[in-house]
Order: sequence, then structure tokens, then C-alpha cells
Amino acid sequence: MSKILITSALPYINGVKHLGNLAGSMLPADIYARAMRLMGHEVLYICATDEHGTPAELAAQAEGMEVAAYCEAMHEAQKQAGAQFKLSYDYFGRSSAKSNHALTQAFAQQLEARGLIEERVSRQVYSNADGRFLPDRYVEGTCPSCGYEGARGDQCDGCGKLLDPVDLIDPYSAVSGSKDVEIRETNHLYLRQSALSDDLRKWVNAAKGWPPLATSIALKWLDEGLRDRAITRDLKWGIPVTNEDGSVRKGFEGKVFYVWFDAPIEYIAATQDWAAETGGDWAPWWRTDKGADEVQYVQFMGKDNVAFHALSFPTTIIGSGEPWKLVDQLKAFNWVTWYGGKFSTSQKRGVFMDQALDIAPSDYWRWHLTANAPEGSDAAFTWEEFQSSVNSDLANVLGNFVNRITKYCAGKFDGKLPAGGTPGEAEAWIEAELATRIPQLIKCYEAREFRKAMTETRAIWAAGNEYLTQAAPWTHYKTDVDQAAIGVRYGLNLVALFGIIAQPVIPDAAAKILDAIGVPEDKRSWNFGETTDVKALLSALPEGQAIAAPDVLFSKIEDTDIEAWTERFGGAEG
RNA sequence: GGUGGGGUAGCUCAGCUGGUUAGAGCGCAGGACUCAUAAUCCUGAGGUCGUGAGUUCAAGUCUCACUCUCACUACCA
Repeated sequence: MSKILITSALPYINGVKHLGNLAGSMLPADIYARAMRLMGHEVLYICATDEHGTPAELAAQAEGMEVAAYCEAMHEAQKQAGAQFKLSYDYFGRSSAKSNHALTQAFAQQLEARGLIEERVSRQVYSNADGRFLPDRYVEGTCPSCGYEGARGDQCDGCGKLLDPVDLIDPYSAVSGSKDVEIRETNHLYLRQSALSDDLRKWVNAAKGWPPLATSIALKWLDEGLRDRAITRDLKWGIPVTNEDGSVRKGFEGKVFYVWFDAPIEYIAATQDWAAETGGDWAPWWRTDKGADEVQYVQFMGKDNVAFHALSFPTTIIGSGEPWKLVDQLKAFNWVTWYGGKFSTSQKRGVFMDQALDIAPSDYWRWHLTANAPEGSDAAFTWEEFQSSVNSDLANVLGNFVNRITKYCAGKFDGKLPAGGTPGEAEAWIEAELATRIPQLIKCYEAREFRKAMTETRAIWAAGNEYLTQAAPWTHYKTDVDQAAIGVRYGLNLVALFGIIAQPVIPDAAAKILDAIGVPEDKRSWNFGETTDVKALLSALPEGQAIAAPDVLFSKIEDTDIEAWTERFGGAEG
């Protein structure tokens, strides 16, 4: 047994997340957390809402709400959406929490004491009408290069050229449209990432088990030369820049830390809040002088977050000179695309977490998004594929298997697990099959290869159907009831096993299955691994045990559903 | 522009450090079975592995060029 700390990239506060966000960080992290718990590891799964930054302020403004109230409401909404998707966070915190304020300020002070923070002056677009500085993307104007009129301050959509907002012709605020903008000088704190470049490279090179996606992105940034990064912003909502005595730093009134500086620190702060709430101890998870060396720390994120987790946050950690835990495994995902294109709220393309649950149970989404996880490359979501994996994998392969054998048991064996019979060829076959497949499944989970884990899970379910065909209890029943009994007994034990291995992905259906055939809670963990005792697994249920035939576990998605959803959410044509 | 990922059966994707007739699921065709959500099981068809060149006894797998596509490019997060 080991201690595993799991974090998934913090979902940003400005709205309920779409399926791509779910599939690329929270969901795989949850499935990994569940699988590791079932294997007997001590798991701590931490997540939180990322609440600072310009978009949060603007979203609140658009809703006519105070930022704090808006974030409070959105935090609750996301927390609820997570709960409905059965994300098994041990703690779901907020980056705006008091604990994070204190920790972020402490980190900054420590970094400055070690000479890794400098104050510099930069030039930034200020909008008088909006009364705020504008991030590059919120300034628009005419592209100095191609004359395109809707060019954003960071990049022109017309010619694709990278821009500096200062160079835009006729700049205006994308927030209000006002042309009353000017360039102002403003002072900020810079984190001297460049100073730690060599340490970071050494650390990245030594990292084992990261997907190529993660290492290649990290090395690319290092190769280009790490630039020092501003870690403060001219905003009101956020973590104030303070001195050690808690007073606001001179010249930093009206400034706060940059969201990307404080967000990863929230992983730690949220753990502190978890400890405070549960009476747990946070330090053994995060302080290497308190035992965190024993912890396996795994981060889940989309590829856009890699640089922050592989470089910026480690700069904070290493730069502090204190014994904080660094990430061990960085699992990065590509994007889920919508029929190959982008998710877009405005164009009615894509499904958001809350809407998703209106149209199908969370298990359906969990299964499909994991079986088609964007691990190797971007993965296209289509309604047709969704229908196919739900109907075929869940309804036909698993659901129908559970149904056929439990109903047969109810009809011919009085709903009780039958005794009698001697194992033969079919039993030897399924035993051999499981003896290779179950260790394989475990290996996939341990390697965090989710698509493969799902393929293996499905293959195990499918083997159950093949076993029943071979054992054919309905044929034997006519001449030899004992021979039929063993088929039913093995079949029902397979149901139990299938439910057990299904738990990380489709927890609701798994619970229904295990309840129906009476597997007690304490018999649902994975006490199998490299040395799987298959015979014991297939005779785990006590003879005579009452078996209930569950209702239809997975109802199928009809073509008419697909048509209706395409109409509502957009499809191939966008 | 720079960098990274991807381009493998109709569709979605596996193919590790190069090595027997290139795999899976779905879809399709045929057959079997009848316990089951018209489910399941078996068999089969289907790919000159983006293009061109190169290295090698041997390349989907390595090198180079080209091409298409997606993403990132540090003040959106």
C-alpha cells in the first residue's frame, strides 16, 4: 500500500465546464483515484475552483453580481456538477480561500527573500471607460501587419501573426468597445524563472513515466529559454500582495497575485482546508520533511496547463528552498473536440456538464469519455460514437450479460445461487482468460492508460458472454441440471467480478449490480493483482445466496435521441 | 513565423527500444444459438500504414524533404 496524492487541474470559475474539461482532467483523475482506492492505496484527491483573474471579474460584471458573490455561486454550481458526475474529491476547495491567501503570500515572500522575485515596470493597455487594465486578449484593433480589423492584442485572427497590443491601430476595449484606451506604465513582481532553468531541466529530464506530451512541452519551453514571468496583475479581486507583517506592499495597492501564481498553490491550501475539516494531517502529503517523500503525487491536466505545472509551479516550489513535495507523475491530455472542431458556447456547439446530465446518466458519459479519452491525440466527440459506445459496450455487452444470467437464475434456480456440477472446459477457458486479463487491467490503471484500461474492461465483460455461450446452461438444463448449475454459478460470480472492476468508471451501475447479487461492501475492493486467484474469484459468492435480477441497467440511446441532441447542441455541420 | 501532437481498414483508435501473413472496437456480409435489453457467440470481407526519397539483410516503426490537420506560442486561463 502506498500514499497517492492526486490533483486535477483547477476548473476555472467562469461557468460550468464542458465535456472536454471533464474528460481531460477531473474525470481521469477521479477514475484513477477510485481505482487506486480499490487497490488498497491511501488516496487523497484534491481539486478546487480557480477563481481569480480578469475573466472572473468580467463574468461577474456580466451577471450584474459582485465578484465574491459570483464566485461563491459558481463554486457551488461546479461543486454540484462534480458531485453529479460522481467525482470523488476528498476535498473541493476554492483558490480564493483564506488558506490560499496566506500560503501564496508566504511563498512570494520566501521567493523574494531568496532573490527570485523582482519588481519591474511594464507597459500595459488601460481602458478609461472600463476602469481597468486590459490583458492582451481583451484589446482589439486593426492588425498593423495585414489590416484585419478584429485583431486581438495577442494575435491576429486574420493573418495569424503574433502581436503586441501596443502596436494595434485604432485599439479598443473588447470588454466595452470603448476606444478611450491608453498605454500606462505599471509595476509588477516578476518571478525569475530563468534563474532556475538548469534545476528545472535536470528535474524534467529525471522525471519518469510522464507522457511524451508533457515532457516535450516542458523541454520546448526550456529550450526556448525560460522567461521571467509577471506574477501580479492590476486587479481588485484576488490575493493582495503583502509584506511579512500582513500590510499591503507599497505600490501594490489595487494589485493582486496573478491567477497562475496562486492557483497551483491552492493544491496545497486545499489540502490544509481538507485537514482542518476532517481532522486529517496535511503535512505528510506535502512536506518532504514530514513524510511526503513516501507520497506518489500525480497531477492530471489538459495540455494547455503543462507549462504551468511542469515549470512555473515547480519554480515556486524549488525556488522556495523549503521541503515541499514536487509532482512525480504529470498526466497530460489532449483535447476532446466537437466533431473535430472547437467547443463553442456561442455557436451552440458542445455540451456542458450540467446539460449532459439532462440527457444521459453520468455513467454513460464517464464510460464514453474514458474509453475515448484524448490520450494520444485530440479525440473527436460525436453523437454517433457516444451512442455506439453506450449501446454496444454498456447495454449489450455488460448490461445484457447481467440481465441474461440473473433472469435465468431467477427462472430456473429460484433466484438462488445454485450448487453442484464439476468445472469443465468452459470453466478452464474463462479462468485462463481472466488470469491474463485481470493483471493486464491492473497494469493499465497503474500506468494511467485509460483507453487501454477501458478496452481491457470491456474485453473482460465480453469474455463473460463467450463463457456463457460455451457453458450453455440452458442446453444442459434439459438433461443435467447440475451441469447447468455450474454455468449459472460461474456466470453469477462473473457478474460480481464485472461489477467490481466497473467501479472506477461507472460507479452507479456498478453499485446497482453488486447490490442486486448481494456482494457486501467489504467484498468490493480489488484484492487481486499480479497473482490473481481466479478460482477464488469465481467462487466468491456463497451458494444459496439470493440473487435479484436488476432492472434494465442501461437503456439504449435511440436514433431519435441523436437527432434531437444534434438539433439542440449542434453536430457535424456546427 | 516558431514549437509540439497527429495523419494506420468506411468510422474511432492500438501498434514499446525497426524483425514471421499490420491489430481492436464499431459498421458491413454470412452462419450459430435462443438464457437475455432484436441481445450474444463464431466466421469473413476490407488497409501499397499522408506523399517522395534515404539508411538497413529488414521500416508503419529510424533520417530528410514535402503536404494536410489540430494545438501551444508565456498578460485568457
